[in-house]
Amino acid sequence: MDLTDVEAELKAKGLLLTPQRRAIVEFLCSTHSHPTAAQVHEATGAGALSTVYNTLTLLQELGRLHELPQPGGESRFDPNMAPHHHLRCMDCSRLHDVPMNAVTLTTQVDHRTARVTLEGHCPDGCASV
Amino acid sequence: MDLTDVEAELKAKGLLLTPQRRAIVEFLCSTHSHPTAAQVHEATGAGALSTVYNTLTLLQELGRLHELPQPGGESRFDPNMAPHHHLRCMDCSRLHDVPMNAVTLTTQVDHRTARVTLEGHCPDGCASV
DNA sequence: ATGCGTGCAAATAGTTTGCAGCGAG
DNA sequence: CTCGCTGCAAACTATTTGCACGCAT
Repeated sequence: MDLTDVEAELKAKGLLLTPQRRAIVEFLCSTHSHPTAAQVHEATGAGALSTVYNTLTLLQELGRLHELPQPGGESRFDPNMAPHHHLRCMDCSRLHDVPMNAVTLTTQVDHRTARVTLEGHCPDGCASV
Repeated sequence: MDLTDVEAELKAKGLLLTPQRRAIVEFLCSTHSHPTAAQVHEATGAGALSTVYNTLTLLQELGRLHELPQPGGESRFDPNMAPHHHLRCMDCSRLHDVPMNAVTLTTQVDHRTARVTLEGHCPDGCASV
């Protein structure tokens, strides 16, 4: 995710880089976590929550962001577009990136599978239960 | 999931096998799918939706059922308590069982991982898009 | 009579949508 | 002026909770 790229693409499509959108993109550039919409909203102070949703949806359409809908809770958003898997902590619900080569699938199943979510526990033992 | 077992355990705990509970357990015994609460409700006609939720929660407490919360939608319920993974179809959202040995994890990650969800497509090509 | 269970209705959480008004080109 | 964008509020979906009544023991 690169602010200059996003700005250029928006301009090319006749769209605006408003202060709200700028703040959201800058925040996403600056974090390696997988924030929820509410966390983006709080971190940026970017106006209304619905504006945050609008912007996150827009960034997905631009292919700058993946939405990661979470079981039983808020979606999380991942600005890392490189192919990778995720580990979701069953204690604290946070996501961790998992490299592609950490998971091997049998050939009967792998060609139909795009992404994998592991359900387990934080590598660090997860303080925030 | 076995109706006789459930009945015995309920009795032993001073709980009742009401008609609603019986219908829900029988339906779950008879299916290999991973129904949502609404599907259980519709299939059994078992009174109120909240009763279905109550019963499904009870069956989880008895260790007869796994809840499988789904990204962005309704939870699905799995009466198959044998350890296995799942493949979720990104087109139709249905779940398929995946044998444990279809997935291999590196040692850095496997000891913290209980279950795995693959995101891909139905084996049969998935008619119901 | 005791108390579990049902089922209605209301509350809740996360997200989406409709719409009036503002502001940039 | 035109059109995109914001932000409020209302709608919506899935789920949970409170409570009064009913039935089994």
